Amino acid sequence: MPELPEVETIARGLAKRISGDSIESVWLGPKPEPLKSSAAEIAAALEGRRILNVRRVGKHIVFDLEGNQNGAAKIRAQWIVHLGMTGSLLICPAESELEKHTHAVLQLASGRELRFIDPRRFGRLSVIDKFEAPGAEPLQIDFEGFTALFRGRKTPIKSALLNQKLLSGVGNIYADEALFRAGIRPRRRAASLTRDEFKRLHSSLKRVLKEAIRLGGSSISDYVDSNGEEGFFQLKHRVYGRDSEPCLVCKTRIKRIVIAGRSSHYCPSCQK
DNA sequence: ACTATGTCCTGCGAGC
DNA sequence: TGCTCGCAGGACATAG
Repeated sequence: MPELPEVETIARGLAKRISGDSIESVWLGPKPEPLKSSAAEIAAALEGRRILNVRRVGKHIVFDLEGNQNGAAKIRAQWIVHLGMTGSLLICPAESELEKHTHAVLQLASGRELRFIDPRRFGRLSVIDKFEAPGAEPLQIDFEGFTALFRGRKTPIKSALLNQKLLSGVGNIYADEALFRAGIRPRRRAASLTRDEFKRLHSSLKRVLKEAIRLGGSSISDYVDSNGEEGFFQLKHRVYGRDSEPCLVCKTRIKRIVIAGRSSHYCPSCQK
């Protein structure tokens, strides 16, 4: 569910509120294990650890944990959370009632709890030494690097933007919004874009992501950050979720098509 | 190697 | 009111 701006908002909120806190004990939910590592592995790696920092990498939330002093060597660890479509991480008072679909609860030394809730169970938890995303960060990559990602690709530009091995963090909403702002149709073959079009796409993607971060992400259906607060970027959507509504620029009806199984929205007149 | 398609899940709103 | 259908912010495996 959450894309780069939502994950960034969640990670910043968590960093502010739980950095320095320690994980006293871990409860992992029953049978449907939404986990990549085994439950025992995760619990063992988390219990007793102090959280140094929380940050975003692509659509992943990375918890940097303090190394355990184990003889001479410090064992470092990172707890990685991917929220899938419907995952959320909430900081709650320990006494507050457990929400349905709660799959993990971390008791913190401060007396609060960090809870992982995920109705559709597409989310994943894992523990590794050093996490690295395969794709480039869209807010970091320069123009030459950006165009190089798409060289020789016949897939629609929309699909290429969603490919996490190329770019980390772009999802369905921001791909559609960036393509609209760049004036490019989602079905265009990636390699067919001109240099000028890549220029527009590169800058509109960054602009859209930055503005969305500023507004705390897009709240559609159930997205909330770690404080349970909603974002406001959905108010700025120009095409996403606006099927058949008039284009805000030219009044043409926004079209909805399916590309690689994902709904895609565009203005047939503004986008070429 | 690259691309398109199906699958994993639950919940919600639309339409009958 | 209650049912069924289609759809949902993601990522993988598989087949071609």
